[in-house]
Amino acid sequence: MSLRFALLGLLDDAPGSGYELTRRFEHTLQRYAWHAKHSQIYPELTRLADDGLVAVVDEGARGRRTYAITEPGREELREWLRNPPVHKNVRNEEVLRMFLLSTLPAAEARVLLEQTAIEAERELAELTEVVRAQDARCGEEGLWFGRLAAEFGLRQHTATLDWARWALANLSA
Amino acid sequence: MSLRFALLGLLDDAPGSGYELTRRFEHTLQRYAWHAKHSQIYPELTRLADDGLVAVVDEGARGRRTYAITEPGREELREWLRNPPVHKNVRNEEVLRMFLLSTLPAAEARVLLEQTAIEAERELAELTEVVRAQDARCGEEGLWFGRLAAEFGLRQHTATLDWARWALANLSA
DNA sequence: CGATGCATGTAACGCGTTACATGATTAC
DNA sequence: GTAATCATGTAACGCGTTACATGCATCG
Repeated sequence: MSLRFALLGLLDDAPGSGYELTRRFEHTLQRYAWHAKHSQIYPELTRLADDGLVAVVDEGARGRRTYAITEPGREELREWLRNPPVHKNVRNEEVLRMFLLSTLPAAEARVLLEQTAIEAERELAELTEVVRAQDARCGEEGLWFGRLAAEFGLRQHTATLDWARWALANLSA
Repeated sequence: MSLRFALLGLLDDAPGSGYELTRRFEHTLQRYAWHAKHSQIYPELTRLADDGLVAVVDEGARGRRTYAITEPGREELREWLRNPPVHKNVRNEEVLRMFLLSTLPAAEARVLLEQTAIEAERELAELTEVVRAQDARCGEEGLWFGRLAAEFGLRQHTATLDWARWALANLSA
């Protein structure tokens, strides 16, 4: 069900076609929150339109249909946000791998931890750039929530990096 | 495919039946890494046995079958760990919700952020207890990797808590 | 006029959830 | 004896991925 709300969220920001929403997914939600391919997005947009939560507001070249969120769609999205689920279903292969490091000899586990640290550093460097660019344009409307997401990523990666370093420091002992 | 490796990982720690593995899932991997229900676990164990990666080592009351990992199973698990995927597929409803907070009026977003902070605090308190207990039994074999996982959770929750507080502090401004 | 990118769709298959279904053992 | 827990299974459905399939528009 989350895909619907991811799409409604993107459309709440601005109208877009299936093709464009697929790109926006890649550039915004993909990294930390959610991912979906066009083969899933197109049918879901059709269903959302059938349910009246989005509407086609423009048709352009090459059969392009631009969708916009409707008022019922906005209300549906808000309702979803107001009622978080009690049980959180986590499924993160990255973390699973970390948990199963135990099954490797220490030397190999160490290599993987080092890779984890390096990747976290790289992501941190990228995100720091993003935040710097955002802060430079400080004050613009609608920017705040992109900043919120970036800050979240920043802190998650920092935590992972620190953890990997801590693990490496304690592994040899 | 990850379910296979989650099961192999649990069995690498100790043999167990489908029922028992379901419980172990709940108590170990569920929170941060992976979750699965018995209806998925039983058929997967059958398949793993068919592939020779696990074997039935005991049959007890009520049709209970205890499985153990085999040497080919161990090798398969190690190979999986040694070859992390290039593209990481994230799907985290929690984070998606945070990203879409923008669609709510500030006052409501604030309430949700406060709830996020409270939950992170609660989880932190729980985990801190776990770690304290672990450290008390320091030196035991096999404990280190449980400690590794707990430390990871500790740092993730701390990051989330700090982020929520940062967001609240900056939201009103 | 050919390559690239825009734009949409669907069919088959696999993974995951919910619900249904059954029965043995243990503790009170 | 009856309630709780142990213990296993399967069928139907929904979500997600891969692969197949098509054609228009733009740029050079």
